Amino acid sequence: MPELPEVEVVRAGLAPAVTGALVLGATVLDERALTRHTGDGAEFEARLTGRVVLSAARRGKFLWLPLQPATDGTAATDAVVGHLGMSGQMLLRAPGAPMERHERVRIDLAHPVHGELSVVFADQRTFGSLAIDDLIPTADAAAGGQGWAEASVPAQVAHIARDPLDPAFSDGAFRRTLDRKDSAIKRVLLDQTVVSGVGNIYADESLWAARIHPETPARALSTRAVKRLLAEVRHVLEKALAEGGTSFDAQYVNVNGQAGYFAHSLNAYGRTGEPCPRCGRPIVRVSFTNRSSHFCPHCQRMPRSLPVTR
DNA sequence: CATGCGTCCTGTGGGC
DNA sequence: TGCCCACAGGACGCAT
Repeated sequence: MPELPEVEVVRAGLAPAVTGALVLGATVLDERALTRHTGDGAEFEARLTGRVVLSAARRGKFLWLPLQPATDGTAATDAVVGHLGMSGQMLLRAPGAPMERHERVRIDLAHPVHGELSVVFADQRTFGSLAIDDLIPTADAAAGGQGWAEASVPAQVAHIARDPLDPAFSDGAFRRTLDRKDSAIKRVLLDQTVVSGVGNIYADESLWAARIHPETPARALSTRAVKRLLAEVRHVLEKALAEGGTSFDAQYVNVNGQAGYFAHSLNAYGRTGEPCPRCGRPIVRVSFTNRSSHFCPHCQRMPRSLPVTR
């Protein structure tokens, strides 16, 4: 589901509620929610109880809650990692609140200022999951991600590239990677080891804005086109974030269960047959890589010839 | 090594 | 009305 803007909305909502809070207990209702965790539900609950949450962090579509080390004075060494998958939600609830539909895990917290509250992980399709994972140093020694100034990331997030809104994202490295890719640019945008946070909606929206055909081989893009694309990716992600993310239904909501407004701003995604806002010709939908791509065949043309070398 | 496909789930909406 | 298929915002493992 959720792509960077939706996940960032969740992170920003969690941060003030969980930072500094003590874990009173955890309840795993469905162990399928722990597919990223090495132990079982009871082990997860026991290992989390009594710990203090230091922050709410994010890189791309991954979230994590760094935990205070048992012996203080040192850097954090582990965290609760979460991925929302296609349908995951993180909801803030009052203590003892009734069980949510599709509730998988509940974490009960005591915050020094806000008092007791619960973080509920609900997930219809169970593609999302939580885990307790070790923090390891970042390869570039920069901060781990949004909301986490220490130079560490959960081990299972280490292979995820920085996202385009991360100050440590390297535009030059991104451009050089594209030069080596024969794959369609859309596929590369969805490859979280190249650039993280972009999913099917924002890939289509960014390519529409940059006037690039989704099946253009990545290496066929000029340096100028790559710069334009990166600028549009950032613009789309920031605008969506400012509007609270994209919600087509009640599935994609913030920690208080509220929907975002960006669906009204979509130019290509989900607008099959509707007029392109730029040229008026119909948006088409094609299927490749087992996913839908929406674009304007008039505004987004394939390059006539591919550069032999750049 | 890089690339592309199938698979893990539940639910909804449209067509017949 | 009811049934069945297609499709849904993701990521990973495995085959080629």
